[in-house]
Amino acid sequence: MADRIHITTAIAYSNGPPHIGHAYEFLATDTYARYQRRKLGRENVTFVTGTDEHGQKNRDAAAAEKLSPKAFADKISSIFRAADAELGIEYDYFVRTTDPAHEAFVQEMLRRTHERGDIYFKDYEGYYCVGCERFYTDKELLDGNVCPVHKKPVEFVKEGNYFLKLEKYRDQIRAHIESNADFIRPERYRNEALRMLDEPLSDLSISRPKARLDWGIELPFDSNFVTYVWYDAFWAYLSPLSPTGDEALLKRTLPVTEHFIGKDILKTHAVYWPAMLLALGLPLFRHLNVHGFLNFGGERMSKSSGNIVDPHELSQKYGSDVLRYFVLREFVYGLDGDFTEDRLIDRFNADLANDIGNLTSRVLSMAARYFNGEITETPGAGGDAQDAALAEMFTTLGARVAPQVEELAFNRALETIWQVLDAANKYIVATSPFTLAKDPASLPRVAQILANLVEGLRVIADTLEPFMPLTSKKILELLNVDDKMAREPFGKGIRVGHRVKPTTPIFPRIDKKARA
RNA sequence: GGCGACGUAGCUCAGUUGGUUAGAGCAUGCGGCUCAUAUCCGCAGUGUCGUAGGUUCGACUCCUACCGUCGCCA
Repeated sequence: MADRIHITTAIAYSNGPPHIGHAYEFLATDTYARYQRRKLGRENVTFVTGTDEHGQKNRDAAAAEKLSPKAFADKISSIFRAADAELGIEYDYFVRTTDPAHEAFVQEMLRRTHERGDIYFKDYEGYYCVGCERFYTDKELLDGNVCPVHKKPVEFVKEGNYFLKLEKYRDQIRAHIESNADFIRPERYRNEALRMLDEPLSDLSISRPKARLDWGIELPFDSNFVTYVWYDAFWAYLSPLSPTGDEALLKRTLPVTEHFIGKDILKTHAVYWPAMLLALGLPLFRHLNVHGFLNFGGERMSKSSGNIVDPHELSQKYGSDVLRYFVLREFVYGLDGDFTEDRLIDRFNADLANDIGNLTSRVLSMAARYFNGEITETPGAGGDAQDAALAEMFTTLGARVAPQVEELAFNRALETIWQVLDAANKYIVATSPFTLAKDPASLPRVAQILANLVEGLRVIADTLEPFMPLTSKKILELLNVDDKMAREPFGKGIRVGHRVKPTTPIFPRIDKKARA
């Protein structure tokens, strides 16, 4: 079987516009997807993102703006699409849970699960939190009637609902997590998930009576109910691939599925979602990749404290690649991080302006000054120890970055690339082409050094593509390299006779003092 | 309350299964170069490795308690 991979972000709950946390998840996932496309071929990668538009909170948010739920969802969904475009998120499918095809898919899954016997009806009464869209037991509530999450009084609700058998699958899910060490990664979240499975699970209510909430997908076996928003949303990961719910396709896809989610929705993805799949006799996904939160200046971002970082604003101000670089380089996937604009600027100056920007600039500048931009020696052919050491760095770069991306260690992957940038800067100082150039007899050596550097820059730009697609493209354009040549290994790309373009600054340094 | 994680240079962090003088980047200071975006290169550091004990020939690395921060479950 040819290697194929299916990649998803969480389907964003569309009751408000995207914030930096969404952006972080999208960027990490997009980087992973771009890497996989390069490795497996574009046709073997599917990347799904989208918006989760049903449910009571969305309906209420719409009402607050005096819009119909659908009109409100249209608005929010389009904002998310625009954010994806602005951040360079290259998805294959943008699914909306209000898409008719998705709704049909969910109904098909409900029908099959019902037929298989894992959905049953039960009269129920209890305390319900609107914000959580779930029932609470007495002992979970604070002060008898206050939701522990939202700190607001819950409603006492008496109604019949359909339930999915969760407890039935608890042992099976736990066994799967235990025997697949990296099923949930990083490990800290695996341990949390296992603890959730230590105690018996209450079956999951997967319906809401239309009398109370009609903004959802109607149950195929009872038109008095719509399905619970979470049950609906999970299927968005798969519905775009097969509107009819082709079982063979689902069985092929799930084992190569990589979910990217935030730590706040660990339980739903580690417990509910696997149970939903097992109830249909479907295999489980390959990995649940859980990331942490981005705080701001040491404090948790929240609407109430007004410290929400707007990715659109940052993108406009610094460029989407700068935002991409910062969050991927500065934060460890899986751990919480602290976001401040000050640190972003420090990273910008130290890594982007001084390192990669300046290196590109000095190399192209010398190429133009001494050889009119023409490459007159074979790149990678230099014979001395310094040349060989540099060539080794460039030749092995891709192979060293690959496992780091596979492990979601984007920060270390970028560090690896930057070590090579450092090596290139040291190589320039050690070989001093600008000094040699003063003696005409040394020009062939100068040409060789520059050829090596230009070819190295090409490899760096290519390796950087998943992380910073626009910067990669910009450098390759300056090097006058097309897509095909870009992908060649070190020493096989640029040839004698090639011409590079005059330099222009890629990342002009930001003067913090002038800004303050 | 139960379980767990973390606490290493000014800052952000690495430190593999315990073993010679504890590392990197940024920031700081000094020196060098001049192709380059006041950029680049070299050198210099500083650290009671949270606290107090314990195991060991030897612990940042294992154990216990405590302090601090945080997370999950309740």
